[in-house]
Amino acid sequence: MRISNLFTKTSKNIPSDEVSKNAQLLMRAGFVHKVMAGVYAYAPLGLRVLEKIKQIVREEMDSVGGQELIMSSLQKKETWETTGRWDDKAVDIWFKSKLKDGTEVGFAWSHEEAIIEMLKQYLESYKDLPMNVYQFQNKFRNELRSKSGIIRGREFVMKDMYSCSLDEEQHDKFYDDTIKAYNRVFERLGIGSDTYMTFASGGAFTQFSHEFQTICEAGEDTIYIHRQKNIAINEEVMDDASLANLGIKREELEKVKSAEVGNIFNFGTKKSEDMNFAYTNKEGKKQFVFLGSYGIGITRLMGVIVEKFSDEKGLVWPANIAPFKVYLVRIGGEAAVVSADKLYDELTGAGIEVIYDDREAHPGQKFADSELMGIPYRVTVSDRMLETNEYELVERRDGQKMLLTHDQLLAKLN
RNA sequence: CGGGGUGUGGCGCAGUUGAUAGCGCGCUCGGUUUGGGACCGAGAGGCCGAAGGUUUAAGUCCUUUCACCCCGACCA
Repeated sequence: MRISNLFTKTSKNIPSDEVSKNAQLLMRAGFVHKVMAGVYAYAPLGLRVLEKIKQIVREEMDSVGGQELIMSSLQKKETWETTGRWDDKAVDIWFKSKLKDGTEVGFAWSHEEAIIEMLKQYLESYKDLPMNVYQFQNKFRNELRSKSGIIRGREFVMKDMYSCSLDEEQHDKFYDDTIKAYNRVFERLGIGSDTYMTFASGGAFTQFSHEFQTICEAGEDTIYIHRQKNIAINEEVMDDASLANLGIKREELEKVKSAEVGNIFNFGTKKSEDMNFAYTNKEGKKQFVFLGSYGIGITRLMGVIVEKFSDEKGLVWPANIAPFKVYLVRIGGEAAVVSADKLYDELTGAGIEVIYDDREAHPGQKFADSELMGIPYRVTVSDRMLETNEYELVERRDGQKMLLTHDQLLAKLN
C-alpha cells in the first residue's frame, strides 16, 4: 500500500472529546473514526489489525473443533422471553426497535438464547453431538455511560462460541481444550505473559466462571494474581472461602488492574432445561444438552494491546497483528524514487506486507508517522544510503537501528 | 441515572462591558526546500450545536432542548 493512496491520514491534533489513550492514538494514526460515544468505525489500517486478531482467534477455535457461522444482529422478542431476558428490568442494556407492523425486535447484545434456539432445531440425536459453533459478531449494548475508547463500546465485535455436549465429561474436555486454545490466542497476540485465567463469579451451576484478564492500567477490573500458579482471582469473589477452595493464600497474591478480554461459562444443563434443548439418547430417552459459552472481545483486545504497548511516539503493534510489517521511507530525489519503488515491488512480491511512504514530505514527518502507526520495521531508502548501497532498518519496539545490505535486509524481513 | 463541565471552518482553540468572526494544524495554487513533524507568497473553507426569546444590534444575555466529555453507580 502506498501512503499516497491510503484512505486516512495521521493527525497532530488530538480530538478533545476523546480521553482514552487507545482511541486517541488510534484516531490520530488513522486507524479508527469516532462516530459517537462508544461507537467507532474502523478505517483500512484498523480493519487490518482487527482481521489479524480475528484470524488468530479463528485458527485456534477451528483447532478445537469449532465451526464458524454468523447469526443475525436483529433478534426476536420471543427468543428472549423464554428465559425472561427480554425484560428491560432483567437486561438493562437492550437496544430495541419495531418492525413496520409493530412487531418488537432487539439488537443483539448477546447471542446465547438466539443461537440455542437455532441449534435445538438441528441437534436432536446423540449422533448430532458434540457440536461447537462460533461467530464474530457485532454486539450492541446500550450502556448508560460509555468510556475507555474501544475497550468498552456500545457497539463492538466479539467472538462467541457455544459448545453442545452429550454429558458432563464431554463438556469438561471441551472446556479444558478451549482454555488451552485461549492461552494460545493470547500468546500469539503478544499478551500471553500478562493474561491470567481468573476465577470470577459463577452463577447457578458452578461456583466460578473463568475470565481471561490482561494486566492493563486502563482496565476496569481489579484482580489478584498468583504468578507461580499462573492463576488469578477477581476482586468480586475474593474471600477466605474462595481462597481456600483454590488452595491459595492471600499473601501470595498481587493486586493489579486488568481488562477482561475473554470469558468462559459452563451452563451445565440449566440453560438447555430453560429452553428445552434436549436430544434423544441411545435408549430413546430425552437428555438435556450440556452447554458452554466462550467469548473473546475482539475490538477490546485491540484497545488493550494499544494501551499496553504504545509509547510517547505512538502505537506499537506486536508483529503478528501489525497492519503492515514494514514501513518503507523514501528520502531524496530521482535515484531514491527508483530504488524505493524497486524495493517496494520486490518486498511485496515476496509476500511481505509493506506500507510505502511515497509522499513528497519531509523525512521527519515520515519517521514520525511510521512511529505513530506502530509498524514493526522501518526501512529507509535515501540518497545517502544509496552511496553505500545499504538500507537502514529500525525496529519500532526498541528503536534498534542497523545498516543492512540488500540480501541481509531480505533475510531479516522474511 | 446522580453530580460537574464543554459545544465557534475537517481537527485543536481564542473571541473583553452585546457592535465587521479570528488564530494554529490540515487543505488548494506558485516557489524554495529534503535524515526528525520545513519556509515564503497567494487562496478556499463558518446559519458560532438546535429552537425560541430580550435588544436598534446576540458567538456573547435569558429559556428550552440536543450532543459530547469527566467523576460516581452499573456492566463483556
